Amino acid sequence: MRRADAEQPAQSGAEPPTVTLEMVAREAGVSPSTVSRILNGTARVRDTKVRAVRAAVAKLQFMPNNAARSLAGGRSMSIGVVTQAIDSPFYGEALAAIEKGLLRSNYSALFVSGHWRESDERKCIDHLVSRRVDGIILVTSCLPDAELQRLSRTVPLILTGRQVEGERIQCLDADSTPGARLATDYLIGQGHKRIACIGGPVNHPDAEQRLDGYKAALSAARIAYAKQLVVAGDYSDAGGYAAMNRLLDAGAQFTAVFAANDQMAYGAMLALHRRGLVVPRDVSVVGFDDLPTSSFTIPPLTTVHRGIAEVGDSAAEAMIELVEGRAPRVRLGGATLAVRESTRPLR
Amino acid sequence: MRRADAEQPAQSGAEPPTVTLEMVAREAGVSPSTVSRILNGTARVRDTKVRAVRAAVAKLQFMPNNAARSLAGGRSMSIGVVTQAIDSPFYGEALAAIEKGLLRSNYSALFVSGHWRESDERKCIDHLVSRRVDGIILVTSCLPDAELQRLSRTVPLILTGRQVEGERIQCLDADSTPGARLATDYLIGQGHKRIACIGGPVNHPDAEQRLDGYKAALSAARIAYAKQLVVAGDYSDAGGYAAMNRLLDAGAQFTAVFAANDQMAYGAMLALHRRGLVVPRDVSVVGFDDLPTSSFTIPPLTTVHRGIAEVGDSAAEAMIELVEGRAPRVRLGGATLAVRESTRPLR
DNA sequence: GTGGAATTTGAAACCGCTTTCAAATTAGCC
DNA sequence: GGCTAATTTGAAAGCGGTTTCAAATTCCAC
Repeated sequence: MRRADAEQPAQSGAEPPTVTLEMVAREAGVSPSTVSRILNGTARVRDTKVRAVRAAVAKLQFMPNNAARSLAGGRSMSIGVVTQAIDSPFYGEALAAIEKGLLRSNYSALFVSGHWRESDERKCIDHLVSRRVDGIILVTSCLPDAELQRLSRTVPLILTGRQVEGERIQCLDADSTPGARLATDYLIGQGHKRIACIGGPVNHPDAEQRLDGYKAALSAARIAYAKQLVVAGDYSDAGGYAAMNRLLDAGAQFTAVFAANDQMAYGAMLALHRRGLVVPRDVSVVGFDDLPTSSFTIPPLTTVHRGIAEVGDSAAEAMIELVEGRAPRVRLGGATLAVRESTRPLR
Repeated sequence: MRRADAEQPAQSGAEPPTVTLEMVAREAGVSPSTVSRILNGTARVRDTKVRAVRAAVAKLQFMPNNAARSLAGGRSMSIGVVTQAIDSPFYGEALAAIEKGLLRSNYSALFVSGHWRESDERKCIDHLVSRRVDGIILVTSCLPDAELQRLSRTVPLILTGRQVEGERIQCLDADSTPGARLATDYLIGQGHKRIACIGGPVNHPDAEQRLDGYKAALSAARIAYAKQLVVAGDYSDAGGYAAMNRLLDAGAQFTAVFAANDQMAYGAMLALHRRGLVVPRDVSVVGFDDLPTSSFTIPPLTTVHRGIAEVGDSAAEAMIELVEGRAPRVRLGGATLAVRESTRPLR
């Protein structure tokens, strides 16, 4: 009776009485078990009853209570999604795809952000676990491998952007090395020899891959790696701006820059602009990620395209396969270069 | 016993046995009710027991099951958040703020996107309702007033960007008119007389406010409203690009443009650039929203700043007040103009 | 028709937590 | 120390579903 004591005895609002499965059963003249079976397709049921129940559901506008369902059934039909910053355009695109993919199978997504801090991320994950999510998708996690492996004993995991072994861990390791290589190769192919690099946060696996690709391209072209041409950023516009200024202030000589992500490329281009340097006339710039906005920067940015949406899509799909007990088969397209107007051949 | 039949009889993974409140009670030598009371602070409890229970919780690593909790308690501790596109930078910022605000009070957010389609939005909302969210925050909804009012009888609502009456509806109506007025006034103050306007989607309340502000400024300055200087966009970069091209193709004469949002301003600037027109030398451009990236466009964009994050913040706060039964007091700062480098005085 | 296998059903036992209600303690006071 | 009033506690009844288990039907071949 707890529920019945409406705060306002006989007020206007009149809390709509919650329709329960039992009411549907009564209305349709069958038992609750039967209704449940029909709703979930868990067993064959006489056709006449199916119809009666469907009618009752429609008439009463029945909506199963998810809490009850997940308590009884052991599954919450929701998936946790951990990102570092829900408001970055990069994650936005991935999240949109994940949301869509999950919703299609009637799962809902719980998005939380770790803000690149281990402690925050841990807190988020605890939150998700206590909500009994059926699985967690980690779009770039900051946590150490061992911790993720431990976590995977509680709940199945999908990881993007890194490779961790584990029974219930599935990695969508979109290795960034080839993409970075592609970008740098392109610059080299255009005749550039002094190519600067604005890298991601040091120690981050993905950032390291991007740097590796850059180095690999250089060495394949027998161009010496010059430490003074490489500077670390933090994946933000402001970081790219600052990084470019550091490069310029140090008097570094270069005709092209490879930025480890588009946002830093934006910042770098602005820094260049402020010094009166014109892209691509004086300096060619290549980014990484191909954010939607990158087609609209001035000039439009040449950048590595990897279908972020596609990654999100696969993550969602793989997660569903995983929780439904099937073996996820993951396919991920390779990276391509979207050549636009921020680069030009040298000479 | 349903649960006990592990799929893999005696496999490695060994599903960690779920710790229940009852186990904690046994461990601490008290009754489940007492544990519940301590965890929720619902009643005074002898201090020795409190300590014993805390110890047991820590030892067993107990995490309350949210489904059970919400089933028994009637509250799910989660809030639905409806946006139109989770991947737009505009929403991203708002969502980040909402997430943070809710998490602080231990609520979790369920984000869903309506994609500017009524049917999609309706589907999302049904989803949220069946998950028994304690409230729904609608960041710009497409649904008609009446429908929202009906919905509010089921669950309390917070609306941003519009004004709807209702017992359990709270509006954070950040009227956009003054902001648009501010932007246009500024342009006029700089000596511009022929000011074009790239509006939002027609029929959208918020878009209309932005147009109204533009018109108001014009008429206050006794500048005739010229229909051929106004064109509708769709709040996207591509839309702004196309809109500017339409303006230019029609031979419209103007020295400044007010774009109803930053993304359209980006597109417009690119279209200008492609025609060899330089911002702000040939045309001044003002945007609306002040997205994080707007400080890094070339040139950095002069735009109306309204603290999107602040709106998200207030929304979260108001929602919590609402569901906890207090009267939400909403404060919203006004709009300011972030003057940057995309505008210049005429003459 | 009839007997037995195959299907369809419903009753009842949970899932893990909150809350009521009454019993058991403890406190307060003469 | 004894009696009542105020606290602190535990037993038990839900919350709204799912699933087991056995009873009730239906089916089929003889």
